[in-house]
Amino acid sequence: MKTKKKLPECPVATTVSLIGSKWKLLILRNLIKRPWRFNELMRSLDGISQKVLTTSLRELQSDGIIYRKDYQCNPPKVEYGITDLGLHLQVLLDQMAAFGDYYKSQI
Amino acid sequence: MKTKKKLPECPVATTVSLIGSKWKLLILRNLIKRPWRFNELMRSLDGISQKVLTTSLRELQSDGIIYRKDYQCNPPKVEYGITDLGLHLQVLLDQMAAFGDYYKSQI
DNA sequence: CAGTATCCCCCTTGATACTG
DNA sequence: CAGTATCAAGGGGGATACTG
Repeated sequence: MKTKKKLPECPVATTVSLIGSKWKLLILRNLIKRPWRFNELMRSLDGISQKVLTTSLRELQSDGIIYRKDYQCNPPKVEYGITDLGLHLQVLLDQMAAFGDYYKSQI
Repeated sequence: MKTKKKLPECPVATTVSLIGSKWKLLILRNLIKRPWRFNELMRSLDGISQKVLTTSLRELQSDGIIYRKDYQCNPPKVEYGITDLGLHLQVLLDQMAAFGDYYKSQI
């Protein structure tokens, strides 16, 4: 999301700044299940551009939420997966999905 | 946040579209505690503009997450509070705060 | 396969002024 | 007090082309 300048330092805002951008939660929902390769992720996220996927992955990686493993082979093979730290987001994702479902059921 | 067009329909994305913009979570954190008046909220959210606060409140209201009660008096008095539906976000907010804290503790 | 490199748009956010 | 009305800026997101 989206946290820029003047947001006060607070735990909630920290979390949003880490995972609040447009595609990150969807990326994480995949990576929490198992490791994925780059193009595999591309195909699974309909509508995402390469640039945005790359940017999102880089940010999540530098924030320590996912890892990137480059097999250094040819043809290239890179694997993305969740870190122990990122695994702590599982409950959060579940709760967000739960609220989304509940919300829709209430219209 | 920030969910615009091509995000697939999924519960997680629904939740983000409802509460993912810059200030909404901070507004909700206040309103979940008790009802607040407009200027009271303004003062509590350092850096927010009137326009953004108004817009955020209107959206949250039309999404059924908060209510707006106009006392129709002079001087004006308006009260904002959480709805039953919005109250379901409590756990989510707590979890987000918890992850934010945990994240900072792990650096 | 797994990316860079550009260019550009639009939407959110913001600053300021004014009002019932 | 509780807003509305404008105008402006910035950057996240997107489209397209190219590469080791």
